[in-house]
Amino acid sequence: MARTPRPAVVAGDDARLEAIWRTVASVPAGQVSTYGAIAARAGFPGRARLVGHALKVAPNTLALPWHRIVGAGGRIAVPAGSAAFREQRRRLRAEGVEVVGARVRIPRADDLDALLWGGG
DNA sequence: GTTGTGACATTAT
DNA sequence: CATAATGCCACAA
Repeated sequence: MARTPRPAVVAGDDARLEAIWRTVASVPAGQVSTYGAIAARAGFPGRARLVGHALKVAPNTLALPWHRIVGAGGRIAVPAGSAAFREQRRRLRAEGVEVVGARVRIPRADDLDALLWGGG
Protein backbone atom coordinates (compact mmCIF):
# COMPACT_ATOMS: atom_id res chain seq x y z
CA MET A 1 0.00 0.00 0.00
CA ALA A 2 1.02 3.51 0.00
CA ARG A 3 4.27 4.10 1.73
CA THR A 4 2.99 7.49 2.78
CA PRO A 5 1.27 6.94 6.10
CA ARG A 6 -0.36 10.29 5.82
CA PRO A 7 -3.95 9.91 7.07
CA ALA A 8 -6.11 12.37 5.25
CA VAL A 9 -8.60 12.52 8.07
CA VAL A 10 -6.17 12.48 10.93
CA ALA A 11 -7.49 14.41 13.88
CA GLY A 12 -4.17 14.97 15.54
CA ASP A 13 -3.36 18.66 15.29
CA ASP A 14 -6.81 19.76 14.25
CA ALA A 15 -8.46 18.04 17.18
CA ARG A 16 -6.37 19.97 19.65
CA LEU A 17 -7.04 23.26 17.97
CA GLU A 18 -10.74 22.53 17.87
CA ALA A 19 -10.81 21.68 21.56
CA ILE A 20 -9.05 24.92 22.39
CA TRP A 21 -11.27 26.97 20.09
CA ARG A 22 -14.32 25.47 21.78
CA THR A 23 -12.99 26.31 25.22
CA VAL A 24 -12.20 29.87 24.19
CA ALA A 25 -15.67 30.24 22.75
CA SER A 26 -17.10 29.07 26.07
CA VAL A 27 -15.73 32.11 27.86
CA PRO A 28 -18.64 34.38 28.79
CA ALA A 29 -18.61 38.02 27.78
CA GLY A 30 -17.36 40.43 30.39
CA GLN A 31 -15.12 37.73 31.78
CA VAL A 32 -11.49 37.20 30.92
CA SER A 33 -9.47 34.01 31.07
CA THR A 34 -5.84 33.09 30.87
CA TYR A 35 -3.93 30.90 28.45
CA GLY A 36 -3.08 28.41 31.16
CA ALA A 37 -6.69 28.14 32.27
CA ILE A 38 -7.90 27.65 28.71
CA ALA A 39 -5.24 25.05 28.04
CA ALA A 40 -6.10 23.14 31.20
CA ARG A 41 -9.81 23.38 30.43
CA ALA A 42 -9.22 22.14 26.89
CA GLY A 43 -7.39 19.14 28.27
CA PHE A 44 -3.80 20.32 27.79
CA PRO A 45 -2.43 21.37 31.18
CA GLY A 46 0.85 23.18 30.89
CA ARG A 47 0.46 23.87 27.20
CA ALA A 48 -0.43 27.54 27.42
CA ARG A 49 1.59 28.24 24.31
CA LEU A 50 -0.57 25.86 22.38
CA VAL A 51 -3.52 28.11 23.14
CA GLY A 52 -1.68 31.08 21.74
CA HIS A 53 -0.86 29.17 18.62
CA ALA A 54 -4.43 27.96 18.30
CA LEU A 55 -5.73 31.50 18.46
CA LYS A 56 -3.20 32.63 15.91
CA VAL A 57 -4.16 29.97 13.41
CA ALA A 58 -7.85 30.26 14.27
CA PRO A 59 -9.93 31.13 11.20
CA ASN A 60 -11.67 34.45 11.32
CA THR A 61 -14.95 32.75 10.53
CA LEU A 62 -15.04 31.28 14.00
CA ALA A 63 -15.28 34.76 15.51
CA LEU A 64 -13.51 33.56 18.62
CA PRO A 65 -13.43 35.96 21.59
CA TRP A 66 -9.65 36.10 21.48
CA HIS A 67 -9.77 39.44 23.23
CA ARG A 68 -10.96 37.67 26.39
CA ILE A 69 -7.78 35.65 26.55
CA VAL A 70 -4.98 37.34 28.43
CA GLY A 71 -1.73 36.28 30.03
CA ALA A 72 -1.15 35.36 33.65
CA GLY A 73 -2.27 38.05 36.07
CA GLY A 74 -4.48 39.62 33.44
CA ARG A 75 -1.55 40.85 31.42
CA ILE A 76 -2.30 41.42 27.77
CA ALA A 77 -0.04 39.20 25.69
CA VAL A 78 -0.02 41.29 22.54
CA PRO A 79 2.56 44.03 22.02
CA ALA A 80 1.33 47.23 23.65
CA GLY A 81 0.66 49.85 21.02
CA SER A 82 -0.10 47.37 18.27
CA ALA A 83 -3.40 47.31 16.45
CA ALA A 84 -4.32 44.06 18.14
CA PHE A 85 -3.56 45.57 21.51
CA ARG A 86 -5.82 48.56 20.97
CA GLU A 87 -8.52 46.33 19.54
CA GLN A 88 -8.38 43.98 22.49
CA ARG A 89 -8.40 46.80 25.00
CA ARG A 90 -11.28 48.46 23.22
CA ARG A 91 -13.34 45.26 23.11
CA LEU A 92 -12.68 44.41 26.74
CA ARG A 93 -13.75 47.85 27.83
CA ALA A 94 -16.84 47.50 25.67
CA GLU A 95 -17.71 44.40 27.67
CA GLY A 96 -17.25 46.13 30.99
CA VAL A 97 -13.72 44.94 31.66
CA GLU A 98 -11.50 47.56 33.22
CA VAL A 99 -8.19 47.85 31.43
CA VAL A 100 -5.23 49.70 32.86
CA GLY A 101 -2.18 49.99 30.67
CA ALA A 102 -1.44 46.49 29.42
CA ARG A 103 -3.44 44.84 32.18
CA VAL A 104 -7.05 44.02 32.93
CA ARG A 105 -8.36 44.83 36.39
CA ILE A 106 -9.80 41.42 37.16
CA PRO A 107 -8.77 40.20 40.61
CA ARG A 108 -7.85 36.55 40.62
CA ALA A 109 -9.20 36.01 37.13
CA ASP A 110 -7.73 32.52 37.11
CA ASP A 111 -9.49 31.46 40.28
CA LEU A 112 -12.66 33.15 39.19
CA ASP A 113 -13.11 31.41 35.89
CA ALA A 114 -11.96 28.17 37.44
CA LEU A 115 -14.63 28.54 40.08
CA LEU A 116 -17.22 29.49 37.50
CA TRP A 117 -16.46 26.49 35.36
CA GLY A 118 -15.98 24.12 38.27
CA GLY A 119 -18.99 25.15 40.29
CA GLY A 120 -21.49 26.05 37.69
C1' DG B 1 17.87 17.00 12.77
C1' DT B 2 19.25 21.44 14.96
C1' DT B 3 18.26 26.18 16.08
C1' DG B 4 15.57 30.17 16.97
C1' DT B 5 11.26 32.23 18.00
C1' DG B 6 6.70 32.59 20.00
C1' DA B 7 -0.78 35.87 21.28
C1' DC B 8 2.75 31.56 27.84
C1' DA B 9 3.54 29.87 32.92
C1' DT B 10 6.05 29.33 37.07
C1' DT B 11 9.69 29.98 40.28
C1' DA B 12 13.70 32.30 41.89
C1' DT B 13 16.52 36.42 42.54
C1' DC C 1 7.86 45.50 39.40
C1' DA C 2 11.89 43.63 36.26
C1' DT C 3 14.96 40.05 34.83
C1' DA C 4 16.72 35.29 34.42
C1' DA C 5 16.15 30.57 34.20
C1' DT C 6 13.41 26.41 33.02
C1' DG C 7 9.56 23.83 31.04
C1' DC C 8 6.44 23.07 27.26
C1' DC C 9 5.15 22.42 22.37
C1' DA C 10 4.52 23.96 17.40
C1' DC C 11 6.52 25.93 13.37
C1' DA C 12 9.88 28.25 9.98
C1' DA C 13 14.47 28.43 8.18
